[in-house]
Amino acid sequence: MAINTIKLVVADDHTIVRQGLVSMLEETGECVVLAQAADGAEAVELALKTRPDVVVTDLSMPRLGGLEVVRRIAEKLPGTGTLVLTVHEDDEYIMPAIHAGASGFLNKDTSVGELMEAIKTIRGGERYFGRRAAALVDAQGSSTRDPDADPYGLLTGRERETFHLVIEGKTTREIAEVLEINAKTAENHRARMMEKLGMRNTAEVVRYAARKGLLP
Amino acid sequence: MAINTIKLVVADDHTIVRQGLVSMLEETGECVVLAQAADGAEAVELALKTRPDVVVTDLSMPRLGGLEVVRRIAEKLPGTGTLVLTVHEDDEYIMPAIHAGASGFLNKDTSVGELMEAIKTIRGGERYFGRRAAALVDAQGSSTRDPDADPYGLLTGRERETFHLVIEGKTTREIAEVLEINAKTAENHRARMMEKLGMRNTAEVVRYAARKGLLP
DNA sequence: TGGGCTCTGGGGGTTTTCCCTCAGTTGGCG
DNA sequence: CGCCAACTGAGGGAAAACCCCCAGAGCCCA
Repeated sequence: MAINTIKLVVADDHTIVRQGLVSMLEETGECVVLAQAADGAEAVELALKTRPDVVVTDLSMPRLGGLEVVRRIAEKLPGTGTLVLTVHEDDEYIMPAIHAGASGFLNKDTSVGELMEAIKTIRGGERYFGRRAAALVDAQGSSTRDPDADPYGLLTGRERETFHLVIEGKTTREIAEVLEINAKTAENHRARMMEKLGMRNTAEVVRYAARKGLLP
Repeated sequence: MAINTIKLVVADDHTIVRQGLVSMLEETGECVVLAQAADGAEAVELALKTRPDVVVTDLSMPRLGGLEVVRRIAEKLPGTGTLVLTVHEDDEYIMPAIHAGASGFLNKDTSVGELMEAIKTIRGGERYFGRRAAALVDAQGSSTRDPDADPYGLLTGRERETFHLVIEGKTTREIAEVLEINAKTAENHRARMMEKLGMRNTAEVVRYAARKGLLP
């Protein structure tokens, strides 16, 4: 392996898409795919094991969505970049991905050249976003917290933790136990979380999470 | 080119997916991709020009959808097979594709081996369908009740309706209004539905629905 | 230093969910 | 015919969720 070969982990639940990506990437001779994952949980697991330079991941996957993959990789493997590939043309997933700590964001409708450019840029420690995402990023500087983007970004730490426990099916009491706080406090976090997200019951919260690819 | 190399045209609007497919298919050494199309109209045009053995096409594309591509190829190039690739797990596109004259139907979440198997089968003049499609073709009208398989199949009509309303975020009272029954009855349907699915709260129900791809 | 935000905890209430029970009606089927 | 399954309705209770409110502690920052 050449010294500067880029080490990758590729995650996509669609075998054909994933395999196609792998063939294409390895064909360039500039990367090697250390592992392939068919869902988010596997992606995180394999990334932790193989420690690639970049994790290329789809957004919507079973078990663990792409955003959550990005979040966990960013947390546990600071040296590993994450490139989100998506079929969604709309912008609604861009800001959440950026907030989650993604190193790059590309639509699947981009050229192979641009994909490699993105991967190389990310391996170099920089970030790379497609045209659309770049525009969004510029438009609001690098400030996190954007009221207009995604209400998820409005959540405080505790509210976000509560959110994730709720969508795992935990009750308020169980959430309190996990967070080691009073049930009443957990209830407050839950209520404020729901108010910020504009949700009126648990079903809507989980639906929202599903749409955002946040479901574990 | 070997005498029995399979000639293909590949159509998918997502460049990366399409390019990946091409890389992967050519890597097998058993096929050659004569042309790539980024939309349905281009696919038909290129197929007419290059006369491949098989056209591999995505379902959702700009200008001309995959079904229409299948229809036109079937009409104008009887000697050319069409293999529909889709990301949709649900069955709703299978029967239309079959009726349109598709030679094969595969979910993108299948192995490369199966893809090649399908392409070879189609080149041989036969048809090839994935498991789901095959089941549909076989058991055209037989009931989908299978107690051992998926608890969802255990649900009665009302329970199933209740289930879908629950995952839309409806409360029991709202469900009762939609179904025009007493709230207490809706509550009963809801309870039995949850018991059959083995779910203990609404969040788990919606999660289950998300996993099954049943979310609206 | 004073405001603003988060986290914490709680009071007190209504609504909804969850869980058990029972029972009448209907319609299909052997 | 009798049996069974599904649908319907209901009683009653425990738990959870939902929705107001308030207030102190700690922290950061203008």
